[in-house]
Amino acid sequence: MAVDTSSLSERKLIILKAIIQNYLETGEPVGSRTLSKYTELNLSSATIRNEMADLEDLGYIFQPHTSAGRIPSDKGYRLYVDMLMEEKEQEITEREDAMLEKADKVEKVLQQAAKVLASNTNYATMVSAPVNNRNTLKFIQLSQVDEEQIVAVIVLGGNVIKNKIIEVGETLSNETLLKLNMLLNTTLNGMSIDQITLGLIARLKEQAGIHSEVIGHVLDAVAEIIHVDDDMKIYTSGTTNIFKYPELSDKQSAQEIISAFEEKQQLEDLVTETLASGDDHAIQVYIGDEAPVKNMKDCSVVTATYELGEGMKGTIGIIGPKRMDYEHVMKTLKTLQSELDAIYNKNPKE
Amino acid sequence: MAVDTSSLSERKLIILKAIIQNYLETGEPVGSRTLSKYTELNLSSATIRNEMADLEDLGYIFQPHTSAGRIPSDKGYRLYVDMLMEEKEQEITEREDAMLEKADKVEKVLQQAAKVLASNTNYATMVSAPVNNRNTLKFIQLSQVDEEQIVAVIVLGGNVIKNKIIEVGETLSNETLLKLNMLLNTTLNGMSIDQITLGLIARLKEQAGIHSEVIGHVLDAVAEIIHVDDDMKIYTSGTTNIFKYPELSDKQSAQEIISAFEEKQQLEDLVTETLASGDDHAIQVYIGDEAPVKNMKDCSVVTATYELGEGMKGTIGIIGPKRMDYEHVMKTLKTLQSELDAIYNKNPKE
DNA sequence: GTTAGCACTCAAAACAAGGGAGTGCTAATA
DNA sequence: TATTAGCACTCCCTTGTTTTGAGTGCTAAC
Repeated sequence: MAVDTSSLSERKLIILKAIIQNYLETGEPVGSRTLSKYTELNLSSATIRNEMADLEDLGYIFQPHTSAGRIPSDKGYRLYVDMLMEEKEQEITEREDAMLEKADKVEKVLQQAAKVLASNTNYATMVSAPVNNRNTLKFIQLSQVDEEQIVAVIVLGGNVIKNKIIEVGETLSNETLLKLNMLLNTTLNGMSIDQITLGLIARLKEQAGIHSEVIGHVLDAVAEIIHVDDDMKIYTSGTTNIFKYPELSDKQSAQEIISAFEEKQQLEDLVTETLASGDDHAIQVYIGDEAPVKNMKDCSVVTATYELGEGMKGTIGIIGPKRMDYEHVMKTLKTLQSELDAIYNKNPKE
Repeated sequence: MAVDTSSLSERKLIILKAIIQNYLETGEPVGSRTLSKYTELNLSSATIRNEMADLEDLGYIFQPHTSAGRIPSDKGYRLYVDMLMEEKEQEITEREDAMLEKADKVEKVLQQAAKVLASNTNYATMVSAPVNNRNTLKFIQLSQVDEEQIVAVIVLGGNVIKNKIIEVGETLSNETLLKLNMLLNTTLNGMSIDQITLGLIARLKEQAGIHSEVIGHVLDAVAEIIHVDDDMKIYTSGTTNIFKYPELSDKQSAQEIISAFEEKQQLEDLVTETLASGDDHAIQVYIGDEAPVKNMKDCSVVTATYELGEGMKGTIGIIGPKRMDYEHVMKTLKTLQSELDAIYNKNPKE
């Protein structure tokens, strides 16, 4: 993903960068006079104007209307971000364990992470809980709850615990349950989901004899729990930060963005896309239409993937105006990413 | 809570009601001319004006500015709602099982309920998961997960299942676990939380012998899980509906309301308040400042309490503009309330 | 007690004028 | 030849003014 700067002179690059940075701060179109003061190179506004005309021809900037200053186009932002990417392959030195208290439940950590991120950046944020994809089954336990109900507790790799109530048409004796538990665990423990084949299931059922139906139910439960989209939990925070940016806070935009956050479906798409696009620990930046979420066409979305060990990956994302502070955001994201990586990979205990 | 209509003539009541209903529809201040056509009683605008002047003196309506029509005041709304309350102690005949599919997880049902409600009313909605207050312990199961980790699965009355990972400093044998499980269940099963006294705990630990520490951890887990505020889950939907009402969709208001929905804390207060105010199956209406949530001072909030059996209560709430369609909302709420009551009380199975 | 009529008020819409930031182009300059 | 100063032009935004119209309060007539 090398940046193609060949078509731009050094000076044009500097001017473009100046335009973007200035616009990031103010949110107002920036004019030639402003720039002639703002930049290092001592050039008159007229010269700048000429350069700006060129940059506009090349599609990096545009005027919202005649006789207004220039605003970076998506293409302009893209160039800028790509430059940042190359520059910033460097220190992640500082950590910000600041507000990240220890909390033993994954959920809470993630919710907390979203909050920290939001308060740190002033943008809207989301954190997706890790998807237990090609995961391993660690442990299954059936227990009697009511006459005709048992609960299946299923522990997955990474100590994700799920449970499901199963209706059985009969009352099972303690003994039977014990036997079934034994059977299930000796057969399935440590298995990855993909390893559970039809043949295996048939064999299990055979061994269960008259209780094969129960086994069926249990395996259904396992399948359901594994099914990814079903329970992709997503935590959000700072949604209302968008009101801080006039260009996003008109009724139309605000409604679109906020409902994307509430409905979650669109965020799920975003997560899926992010996870799909290989390159694990890279930071990804979607500008405007580039994002797979149509409600965010007026935003920029910056995402990172983190890993909770054993192949469980989740996504952190920041959603803000196109003129977001990419530099800061990318840095913060990287920090949090490595923080999450660290907490769970090296040191699962408190 | 009888309505004090003594101070108002029959005619004034009719006019007030007409003003409110008209304003509910249009959202615009309503003038005397409009009313003289709108009402049954054939009165000229002039007469209506006189009556309106009186109503304004009494504080039921007011003008947003001179030479504008009248708008109901909080007091006006209150009177209107109270009248509705008395009228509508009647049929809940129709059900709207429409979209309420069966879903065996409580969470999903509630999330679904919030959605149905939102799409049905066009307001923002919230449903709080039942608080397992003076609840009973149905079942506890400890299982080995890792060398030094066990998981405690705790089933509460109403089949609410919780789990928690417990770090133990030692590896427990299967036998020991079995013994501990037995001990815990014979002692605690069917007990309400309040019945677990210090004395009881001491006795348990004594019986557990060298494993008393584990028992301690388990009981801590139980305590933590019981602790109400900790996990009051609240499901929301249709937040962006507020953009449908101009009086709520300016930046300021929108931000306040939406962040109340996101932060949840304020919603929790609302739930607490609702649950606290006795009168179980009543519908409660908070108009403007009456609500315990300051961010909703420009809204009306209508809530209902439902019960999932065994004393587990939750709250359903609708948040909208003051000019909400109280009649429809209250009816819908009642239906859903009895629906939830029914599903779980009479017929827990599928 | 009710109504018609009239003068009055005020918010919102429509319009007009001026200011100002910014541009493109041309001609002068280094 | 690249840069700059200067100027005419554009167009948005602000401000002020006018018009319109819905609505009121009051008074006098029915």
